Amino acid sequence: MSTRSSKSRRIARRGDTRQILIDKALAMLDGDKSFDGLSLRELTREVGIVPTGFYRHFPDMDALGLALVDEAFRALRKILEDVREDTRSTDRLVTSVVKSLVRHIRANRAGFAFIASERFGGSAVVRNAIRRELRLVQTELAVDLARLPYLKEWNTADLHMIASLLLNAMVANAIDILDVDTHDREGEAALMKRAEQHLRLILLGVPQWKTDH
Amino acid sequence: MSTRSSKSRRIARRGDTRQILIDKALAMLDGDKSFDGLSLRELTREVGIVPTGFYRHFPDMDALGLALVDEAFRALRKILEDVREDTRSTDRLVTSVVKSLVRHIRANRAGFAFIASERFGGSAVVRNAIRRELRLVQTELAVDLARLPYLKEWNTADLHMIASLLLNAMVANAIDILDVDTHDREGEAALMKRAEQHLRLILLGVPQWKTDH
DNA sequence: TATCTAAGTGAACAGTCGTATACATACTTT
DNA sequence: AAAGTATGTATACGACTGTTCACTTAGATA
Repeated sequence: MSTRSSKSRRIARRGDTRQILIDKALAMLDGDKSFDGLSLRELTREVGIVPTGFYRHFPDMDALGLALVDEAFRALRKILEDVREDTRSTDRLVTSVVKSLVRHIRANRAGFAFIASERFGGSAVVRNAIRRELRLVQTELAVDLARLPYLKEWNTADLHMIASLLLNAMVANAIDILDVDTHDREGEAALMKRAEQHLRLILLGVPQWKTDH
Repeated sequence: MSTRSSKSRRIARRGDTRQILIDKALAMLDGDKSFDGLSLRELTREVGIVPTGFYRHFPDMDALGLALVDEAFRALRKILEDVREDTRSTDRLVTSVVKSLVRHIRANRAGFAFIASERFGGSAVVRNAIRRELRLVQTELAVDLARLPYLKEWNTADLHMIASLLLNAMVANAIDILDVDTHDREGEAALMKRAEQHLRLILLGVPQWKTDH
């Protein structure tokens, strides 16, 4: 038991500055900086360690980038979980999705901003990691959609098609919501309404869809 | 007349290296680099002039960024013009839009990639310029939509809502098409089909829409 | 022809960058 | 108590950065 506790404490300590590096990096990227414009020295200066100390936690900046992707997607997946647990009607579900989205954006601004900006950003390794994760999310969404009663007879290709459309719409709206001033509740509400309308409009077309298109 | 021609020639010459700076910058940003990761010296090295020569054409990198935004949006607006001239049925119009999109993407890869990546990129001045342009495009699109017969009684807010949804969907699909390998015609065709399906699905919902949502 | 100007050059500046290397320290394990 | 390991420090290196200043030159204007 002393073995386990001491070892875990050591690991916990190691995780400390490692986590601070991650958090500070996300915070710095939330402002006017992109990942490949972020320098190692700049980051370590902010964290309060000497530049070479960085290498105790990551072999290079690419490795940090991958850690940031992991961190950022943890929050995004929680939205899907929230929605999955919601068994109400489609109409209420749309409202629920948007509210869940806004809640998680508020709680994890920096993570969402990171995904948004680095999805097409300059670092190839980060960009590819984000896309892989988004593809996974899209697949998860398609599986969830397959469970809905009025989508039961849709084929897989069409499910993926609608999943990508829904996901694209939500990501675009999320980014717009990110940009509105934190205290501008009115502007935020307007964007939430628009996001709901986008989802509703898409879902309105679903019953009319014929698969041979 | 000699005054006009000589003056215009001088301006044309000035525009030469200025345009080369713009083109090379776009080309370099098409690869694994973001705008705020692009250095002045790197760019001038590529162009073949000495670093200080840059200042003969732009006061700083921000000014270059704005020029890049101008350049990139010139192509995007042509898509709208193409569509505007197309007076065929909705069904054919969708196919036409997607084809026009792909054609312009092929002709102006770098410009589209620039818009996509710097829309949420690190440079605030570039980011804001892109958003302003996109907002203008969205308004133009809303105006065009207002002319369609079955959208005649829609109010302005709803028109903007659907315009933003359509624009978001197209931008997202454009970016995916950008990423597929240039010679992968099969993959490109699949993405074109999906883009068409997205548009069709959205338009299917339109007649069902009730404005009080 | 003489003058003016846009465009490009070259040297120099004070910084910042990533990283290698060697050393210090605190905590675990044996 | 001894040895080992994870973490952080100090120094140093060559390379690259944006920008300054003074200089050249080719072409347009007067």
